[in-house]
Amino acid sequence: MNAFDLTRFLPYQLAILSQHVSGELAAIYGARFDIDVSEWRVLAHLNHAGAVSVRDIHKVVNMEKSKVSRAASRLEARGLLTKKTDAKDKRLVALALTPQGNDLLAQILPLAQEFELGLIEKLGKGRSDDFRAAIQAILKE
Amino acid sequence: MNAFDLTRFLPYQLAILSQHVSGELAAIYGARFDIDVSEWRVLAHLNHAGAVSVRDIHKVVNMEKSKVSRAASRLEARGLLTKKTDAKDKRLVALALTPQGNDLLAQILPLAQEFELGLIEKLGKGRSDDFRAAIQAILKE
DNA sequence: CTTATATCGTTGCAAATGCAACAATGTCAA
DNA sequence: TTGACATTGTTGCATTTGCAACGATATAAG
Repeated sequence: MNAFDLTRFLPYQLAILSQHVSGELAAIYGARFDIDVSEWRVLAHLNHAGAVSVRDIHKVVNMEKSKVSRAASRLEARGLLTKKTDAKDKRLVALALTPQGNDLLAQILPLAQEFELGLIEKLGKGRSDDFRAAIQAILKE
Repeated sequence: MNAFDLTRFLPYQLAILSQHVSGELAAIYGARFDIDVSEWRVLAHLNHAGAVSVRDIHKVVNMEKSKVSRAASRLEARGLLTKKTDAKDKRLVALALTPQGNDLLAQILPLAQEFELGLIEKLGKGRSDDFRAAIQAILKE
């Protein structure tokens, strides 16, 4: 009989951790603003970088381009962002926040940052840098 | 303009990390044994604990009971485990590995453990305990 | 016993997902 | 310029997913 224990297996623990953290965070912005994870990522990336194509988000934010496309369509339907064809390269769609989108984001961001602070406190203040370094070490190819 | 950067946001990084690690691992057992994550978790938990109900896996392994049920059915169809009604409580289904299931697991487990070792090496040997402690600190209640 | 309530595993169904195909557009070499 | 090939974003489609409802069984109260 092998001593293998799934609950102590690092890939499993990471999956549980991610699921737990994402779930808690999604409960915060989901309940108040009716936003799902895909939409949150699109909005958050738009805050960071002015006008952006679907491809950019697809690459930077690790989402299938169809998922980005559909999330953007939903956000457009709600008046939170605009989609317009890029003038220089007509294949590209330039996504940009509307004033309403900016307002919504201005409400969500403080909650998200507060949540992140809560995580860091759980780690113990000194250890969060090590934790981030560990994450990057694993992702480093 | 807010300085928020999604790619430095801890919940996002955890999601990326989990996705990356799970994907790499799934590529190992998926390609060779045609097993998905749900099936892997069911098999792995059966190795750890002899005969087990769907509910047990549902609770211990963080999977929807319908997902457990369907994964178990697929594994049963492939002859990797058996489902039989528990004699004491006929509501329960006792899942147990067949010899073929055991053989398969005996092939996968070393690969999984090797993969986990690779992760730990990336962290730098001394730091893996801190990393595990950090994960538990966040998951704590 | 009878009745009400809880638990277990499966299934139906609507929604979400990933992937491939596609039209539109761009690039580059000849 | 033309023609071959690449890229972008959307959509169709088959599969997967989560949730609720269900039948079957168990438990507890009266």
